[in-house]
Amino acid sequence: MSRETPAIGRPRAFDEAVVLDRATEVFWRHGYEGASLNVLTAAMGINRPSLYAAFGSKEELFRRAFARYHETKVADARAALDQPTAYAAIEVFLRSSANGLTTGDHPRGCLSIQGGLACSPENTHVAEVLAAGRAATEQALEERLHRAAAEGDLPDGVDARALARFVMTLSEGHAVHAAAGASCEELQASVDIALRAVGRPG
Amino acid sequence: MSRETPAIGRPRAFDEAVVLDRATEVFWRHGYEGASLNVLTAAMGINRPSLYAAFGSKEELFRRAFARYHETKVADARAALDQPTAYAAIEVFLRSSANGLTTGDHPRGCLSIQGGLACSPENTHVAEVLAAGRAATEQALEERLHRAAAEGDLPDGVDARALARFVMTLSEGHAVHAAAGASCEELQASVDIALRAVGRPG
DNA sequence: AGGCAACTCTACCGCTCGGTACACATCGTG
DNA sequence: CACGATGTGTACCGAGCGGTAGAGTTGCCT
Repeated sequence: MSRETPAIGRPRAFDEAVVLDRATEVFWRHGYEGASLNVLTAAMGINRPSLYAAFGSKEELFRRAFARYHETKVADARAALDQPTAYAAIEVFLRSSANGLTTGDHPRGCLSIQGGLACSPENTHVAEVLAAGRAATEQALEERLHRAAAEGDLPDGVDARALARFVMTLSEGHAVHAAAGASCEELQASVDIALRAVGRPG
Repeated sequence: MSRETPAIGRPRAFDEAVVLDRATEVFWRHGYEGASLNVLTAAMGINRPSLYAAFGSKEELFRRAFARYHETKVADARAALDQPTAYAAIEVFLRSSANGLTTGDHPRGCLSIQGGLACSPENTHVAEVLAAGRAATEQALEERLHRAAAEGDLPDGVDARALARFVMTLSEGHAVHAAAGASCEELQASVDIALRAVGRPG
């Protein structure tokens, strides 16, 4: 498995985390199926056998890349849920994700969306992995809003599940817009409007 | 060419509109790159040379399919812009698109999104065609809202462009959610929330 | 009837895909 | 220093890709 240093044999000439980040960027830009092994290995700076020895297969590489993406980029947005109020949590979630979708040293948009919504028949489980990642984020949002409801932090009659879905949906739409070239300011203006639907901070 | 009946030579054994609709469904389900010629021709019920004689190339077939999609499915949602008020236009637009994304005799989601957000380097213009289609719809929404502003049908200070982008963004997010299995009712609940941001009818 | 134009069908093209065999290089250990 | 274990590099595999050649088929026109 070669996760911990083996202490015997020829040592690896690359840093696994570094090449994984480079692979992530290729998947992010071209999607799972659009990322060929030639492009991947060129960006990672290693050869195919090294890639296969370290990651097993293209799909396994993608899963690792997506997991790492989730632990870093998506976690930034999820940190918004630590805000003290539901309103603040939603606002920070939408603003920080809008920011992450359009700025920074990486492709525009979101790997969870760019990775591949539609796939050829033999790769449908890749799309499912991505959908599961998005659903997990929505679930976290929903739990945060349920807690807010229990704390009296949401107006009576607000459906936490529907509100979480609304927020997540908007964020996904922003990802689509960002990939098509929308600016951060444009997305933030959209967030301004969405927040009017959420209600005043309480 | 063969768009009008040529009156000479062997007549075509298939209806161009029918096979184009079948191709549309394959692209819709698998995306541009995920739709192989084998799957396409099998679904269309014709052989490759017939496909190439009638449509020229896979990309040209896709453009035709997308154009037809726009003239039919997207046009249904666009018809919402004929509503007498801006609020009604937005509501009907969102509700009818949510409906179209989840019901009917076709794949879930939207071809403009499923077709391919991310592509391999040689197919980037396919993604651009799809983005241009979405931008055209957003543009139509914006123009409708500008008209509403001129008619005093929108509260003062409302940014028609931002509002159009918000509505379109939500609809794109709904397309992502629909492809992942969300029900029509779930999307409609999200529309309920969004409409709170738009303001009262009037 | 005969000729020609358009369409259909089988079988193939070159290319790229994801994945791998095998020889060689580089390490720790006896 | 030889050995075994592991990583690297080249060159390759079968399969599937988008696209097409060329022979055979079916119609209208004179």
